[in-house]
Amino acid sequence: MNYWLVKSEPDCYSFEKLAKDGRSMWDGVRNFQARNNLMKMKVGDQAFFYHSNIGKEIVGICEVVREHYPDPTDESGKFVVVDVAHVKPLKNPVTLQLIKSVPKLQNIALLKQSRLSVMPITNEEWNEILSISGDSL
DNA sequence: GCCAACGTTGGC
DNA sequence: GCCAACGTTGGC
Repeated sequence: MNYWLVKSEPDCYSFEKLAKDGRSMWDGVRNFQARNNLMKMKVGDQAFFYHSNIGKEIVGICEVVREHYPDPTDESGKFVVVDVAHVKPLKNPVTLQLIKSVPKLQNIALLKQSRLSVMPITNEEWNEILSISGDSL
């Protein structure tokens, strides 16, 4: 199983909305690197849900429930979506500011490639963030 | 609202 | 295939 981090502006689609909806199609990705990551996602992979711009924090966990298929909102036919389901909110959201201050998280893609919206997370980073948030493994 | 970072486009 | 111009993202 692999771990990921997906970003959304809460104004556009928030984790609270996902909690309410139960599951959602992750559409609108228009970046090749992000698309390539979407295409690597497998059913059962888990992802942190990060709120960009507003909040700037990891707020919860979601899970891949359907692997990539063509994005119906993309007319060029180049991009894909996956379906994700709500898993649970983090006990305490982990802010960008906090991530920047943690030595073990200095190489996280979120800091290295701030504009990428779908990125892989290592096991170590996943566990570290869970631990910081106060969630048990 | 500004600006840095960076991906994409298009002319050559 | 290079590179300048342009557009977008996202932190501040």
